[in-house]
Amino acid sequence: MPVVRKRLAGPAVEVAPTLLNHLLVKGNRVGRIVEVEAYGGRDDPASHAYRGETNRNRVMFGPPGHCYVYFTYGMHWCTNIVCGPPGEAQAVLIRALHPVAGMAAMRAVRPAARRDTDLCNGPAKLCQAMGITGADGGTDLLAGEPGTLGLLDDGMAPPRRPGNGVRVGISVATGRRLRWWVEGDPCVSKARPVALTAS
DNA sequence: CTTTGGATCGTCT
DNA sequence: GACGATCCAAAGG
Repeated sequence: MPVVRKRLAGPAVEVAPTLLNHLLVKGNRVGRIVEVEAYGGRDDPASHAYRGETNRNRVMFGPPGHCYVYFTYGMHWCTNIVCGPPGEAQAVLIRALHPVAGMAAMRAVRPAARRDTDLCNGPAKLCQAMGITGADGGTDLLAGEPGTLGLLDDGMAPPRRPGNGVRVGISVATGRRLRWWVEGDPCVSKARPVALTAS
């Protein structure tokens, strides 16, 4: 079933954990969201939107339900789901999926993955596995267009008590516990320890 | 198993 | 000119 847009109307810190166990779909490839991070706008030094709107982050400032896809480290794509009111640039980074369907197609584009649990256990890995690139940036995930990237709710509720901890891979605002995951799922990414600085 | 360093380029300072 | 909301292969225990 489609996701009601109203459910994405709140700030990322509230929406993020509720997206756990939802499905990300593109063509025949399907993955269940098992790890997310919340990024705020002007109040979050770690957010791409912290210094205001630019060509790169423009989608973040747009309506909820669309996806913000960015390119980083000269080679990787990562996907966010925009939420909150337009103009606030709230977004939820999808950090890991548990593959549900289309694993053969995922494997074909991810030869480095030794096991199925390695196909989507990282924000750039899942983009590669799902075939998400800049061309998918700005897509309305709730439009239900066949073949395009979409967000679905198959009825599995988010965990009542998800894992929670600090965000991964950032160098500022490292003390905020804005990462949530499905406790015990083998596809949750392995976070490398990061030195704590300011909050 | 864990740790380390290199890859690689768009974006913003 | 510096630095990433990262990943992987290689080396070491």
